[in-house]
Amino acid sequence: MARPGAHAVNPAMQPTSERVDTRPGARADRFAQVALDVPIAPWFDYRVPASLAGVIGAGNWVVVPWGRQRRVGLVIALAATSTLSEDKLRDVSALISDAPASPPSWLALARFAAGYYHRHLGEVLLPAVPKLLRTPPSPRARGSAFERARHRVDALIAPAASSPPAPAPAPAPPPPLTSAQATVLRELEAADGFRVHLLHGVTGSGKTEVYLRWINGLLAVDPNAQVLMLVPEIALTPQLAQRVRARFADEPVAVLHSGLAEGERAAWWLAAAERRARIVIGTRLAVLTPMPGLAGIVVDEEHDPSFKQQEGVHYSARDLAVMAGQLNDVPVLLGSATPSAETWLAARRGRYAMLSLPHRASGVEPPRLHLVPLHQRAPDHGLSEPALTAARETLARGEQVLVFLNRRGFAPVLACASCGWLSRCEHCAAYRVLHRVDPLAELLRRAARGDQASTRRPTRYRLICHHCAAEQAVPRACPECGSIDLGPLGRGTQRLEEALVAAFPEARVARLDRDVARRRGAAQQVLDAVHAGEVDLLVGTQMLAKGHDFQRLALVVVVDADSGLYAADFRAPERLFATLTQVAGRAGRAMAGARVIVQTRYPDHPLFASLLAHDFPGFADRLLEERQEAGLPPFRHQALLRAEAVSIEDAIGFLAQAHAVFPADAPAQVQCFDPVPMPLARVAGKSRAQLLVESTARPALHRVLDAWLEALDAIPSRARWQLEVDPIEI
DNA sequence: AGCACGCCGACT
DNA sequence: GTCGGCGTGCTC
Repeated sequence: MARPGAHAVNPAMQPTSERVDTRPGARADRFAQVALDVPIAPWFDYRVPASLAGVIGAGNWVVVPWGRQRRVGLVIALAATSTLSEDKLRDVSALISDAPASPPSWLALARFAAGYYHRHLGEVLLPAVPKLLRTPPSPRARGSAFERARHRVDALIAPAASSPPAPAPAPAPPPPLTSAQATVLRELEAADGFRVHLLHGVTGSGKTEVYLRWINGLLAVDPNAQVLMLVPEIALTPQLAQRVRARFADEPVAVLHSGLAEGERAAWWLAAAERRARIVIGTRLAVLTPMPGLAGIVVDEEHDPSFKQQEGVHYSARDLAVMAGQLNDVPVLLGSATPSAETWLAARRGRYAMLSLPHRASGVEPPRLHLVPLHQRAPDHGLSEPALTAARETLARGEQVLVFLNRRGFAPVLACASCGWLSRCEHCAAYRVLHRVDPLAELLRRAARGDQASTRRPTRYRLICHHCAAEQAVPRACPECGSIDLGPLGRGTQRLEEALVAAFPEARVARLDRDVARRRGAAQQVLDAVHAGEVDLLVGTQMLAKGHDFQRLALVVVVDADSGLYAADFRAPERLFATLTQVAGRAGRAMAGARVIVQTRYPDHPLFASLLAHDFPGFADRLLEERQEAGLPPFRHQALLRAEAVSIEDAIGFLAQAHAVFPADAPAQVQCFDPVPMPLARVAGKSRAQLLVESTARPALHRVLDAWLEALDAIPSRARWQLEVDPIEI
């Protein structure tokens, strides 16, 4: 979002409150324009019944009839006229009078998002409201949902009211700031009003401490102030919330993410909307929380792709956070060790203030990085000779080793050695992944299916599709040629774990990936064991790369760094650099002499030179040069029209028609490309294709998209389709 | 998007 | 004889 607000807002998004009825006696509030979470129109007109005349207004929550059901919507404007004939109009059922007021800047943000992502306002607004609060009250419900949520807030923020006051642990005094942190904080505090700061700080440089000090200042200056902190993942909220609560003992800290129970989510949402919580920590959905006192926003790990919503309206919470800062005229702090290309460019051009923390706060030297060239054959455990030696030395010293492999399962594919058959998924353009199955889990699964007749030993392996979740038993013989010479190809974390147990019989080995974490509390169990020193060798995926502070971890081995080097997606190197930096940052947080070994078949790739030199600026500047030469984001802006249908012909066919109706008067800077199958062309039985639109200027792009969308709506097709602005994967 | 109505296959 | 598959149509 290069220049938020600079593009033309979809005219259809503007309510028509200014339309004046010239008939004598027409009331200006005869009709209410109500936004609903329905993709067919920006709003729906309802008659305002006499009982609500003069009471109802823009920003109010209402219950309206919808077909044969009732729905909750938001009044976006009142009007004297409606374009609809009288017989189609129905009355507003009720005003939800105890809902919190809608802050104007919140409505403005939603309106901006609706225009920017070319969706209807209700589709942006309503999904951001907890389900409990947007469910029409049942006729015989006692009290309203808001009332119940309000009671829940009381209980959450005053838990000690009934029990004897626990002796409050004296809040730990904040650690002293390093001089670099102090400098950054001074600059931050000099900002007044809207300003975006990039805090580029190496892992372990104490970015969180800067956030906390800054927030402390914002809250101290104004008793009504609220701050929003966004983190990329649900898993990162508990530790941050704990740290924030320890620092701000008197402040209720609201937590908002999709993993919360509905009641709790509704309560924290309301606490934020009613200013009872002044600190709100959340994942991307939290950016659309009404906060009437918003005084500052922190986006931690701003480069993280998780900030991009991937269903419903595909918004970027980081970009919306910047826009929220502008609309509220408050500062925004984007923190990262490896900022996104978009943010880095803005900082390089001076549009964002660049703040940096180039050294670890502890003063401990960052871990030394080593590249190990990989050759064709590798043992099952995937570790090269130098990595094995380093692991042995580390374990002998009683220190911990992390082995990182971003691929779960036992092996990415099962193959027939005699005919070359591969375990393809019948519903997707992908291979089914060989997984080791926990025998107990398998028994339970069978029991749940009522499959008691089976007396066979539980299967030890299954083939699972990572895209559609389809599962099957491992065939005894090749389905093609009947050969029994079937074997795993490649390796995932399960195979790695097994092989490492064999290679290091004395070491206590643990694994952490999404399969392990599926069991409630299991991830925390593993992490606790690591912290308690009960694990020597930890194997895992991405999950291990973020945020964890392993005190005794002295060696990180990246088994295979190559996937991002020559991938089709132009963002792959950027993501690889971020992941490697993050996982490397887990090593030696509390000790000197830590090492990181990165195994690669392409040791001469320039990405590694920057990585080894801990030179993110060098990497990012070169990345920007390449993007500029290639005409890619952030120098050009993209939108992607995606279509999905049972047959690829239908999907491509729709896009071909879309291409044909692309506005003929589009300026030359806006280019429409030909439809192509998506990189993963088939998922769950649906074929997918896409069509790229690119522009050097955002306003022109958005104008063209608005005109184009009207034409798209008129195309008859069996394909489902969707426009995505600023796609992060093409 | 939901959620209805509406006509054709395998089961209590 | 029903339950249920998802194909069209509608919602101010």
